[in-house]
Amino acid sequence: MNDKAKQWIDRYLDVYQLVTRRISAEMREHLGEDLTNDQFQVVRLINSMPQCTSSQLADTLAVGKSSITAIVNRLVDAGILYRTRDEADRRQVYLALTDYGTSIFESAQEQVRNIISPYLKHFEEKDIEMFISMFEKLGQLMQESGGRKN
Amino acid sequence: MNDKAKQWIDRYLDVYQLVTRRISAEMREHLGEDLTNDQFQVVRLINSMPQCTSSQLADTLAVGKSSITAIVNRLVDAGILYRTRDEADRRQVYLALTDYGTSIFESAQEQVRNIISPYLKHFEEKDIEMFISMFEKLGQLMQESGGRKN
DNA sequence: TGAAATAGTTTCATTATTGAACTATATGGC
DNA sequence: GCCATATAGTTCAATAATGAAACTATTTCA
Repeated sequence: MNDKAKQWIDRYLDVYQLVTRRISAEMREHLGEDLTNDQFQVVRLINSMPQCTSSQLADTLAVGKSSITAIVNRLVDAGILYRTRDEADRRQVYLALTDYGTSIFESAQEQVRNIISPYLKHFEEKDIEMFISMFEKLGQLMQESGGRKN
Repeated sequence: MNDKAKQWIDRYLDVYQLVTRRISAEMREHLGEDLTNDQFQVVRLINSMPQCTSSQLADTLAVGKSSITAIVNRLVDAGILYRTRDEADRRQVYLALTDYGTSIFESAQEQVRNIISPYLKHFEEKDIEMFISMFEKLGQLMQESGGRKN
């Protein structure tokens, strides 16, 4: 590995850590009692995936299935999610938002948008587009090479 | 907030989550028994900050000081860090790496570079430079507006 | 000198995570 | 049709990260 690559990686680690931590902190502060950070991510995914299963979540979030069971249990207890079993293949359990969960999620989503949007003003539209596109390409590469047995 | 902003934020959240989770998963897998993800971040910071204190760490990582005490305790128990008290102002405790800690950190750092570097090959140098610069600008904006009382 | 500020720790509760063992269900080869 | 294997999900025990509030020790300053 050349020095330039090392420097890029070091700079990336620095800023990735800083940005991730700050966003997490702001979300912790503004999401309040309703949802933790991780719970928001999970609820957001379930909201966007029809017929979402635990295995899909575990795969998407790159964690073990037992971790998903734990998170989902807490969200079911809180009245935010419910499980339904597939009658054709009774091994499959689908996850979905309750009405209450939907309202919690939508207000959390609003909060998160309010946290992030002020930063957009400091950038040119074309730069934002380029930044996100590159980030998405990175994400895609990671998704392709990714995978977790469990 | 306009629709374009909402879409950017949604795309950012998607890819931010994906990339963060994948990197975490890979680090978990390759850092092995030696260091957790968060521990690597903490050790990396201490390595780069002379006379590092708990308060500085808490501020940089945007968490409470009790969280730092817990992490540092585990790392001291593992023989990776040691504390020294400032004789001039005995409230201050400086954190530093032991020799063992340094060797653990350097090999972890090597692992992390190996995890990330393959992805660099898929991008143009000038694009990488631009991407990191924008990310750094975002980080800087967040740092300025940031802050946590505790 | 005494009150307020600062640095850090302790304690307790909660959440996220792993890994291994487990249950229930489905599938496919013979 | 039946058994071995695969798949989906859960349970359980252990560990780590975190916040909040109460606490100790030290310093500063009016």
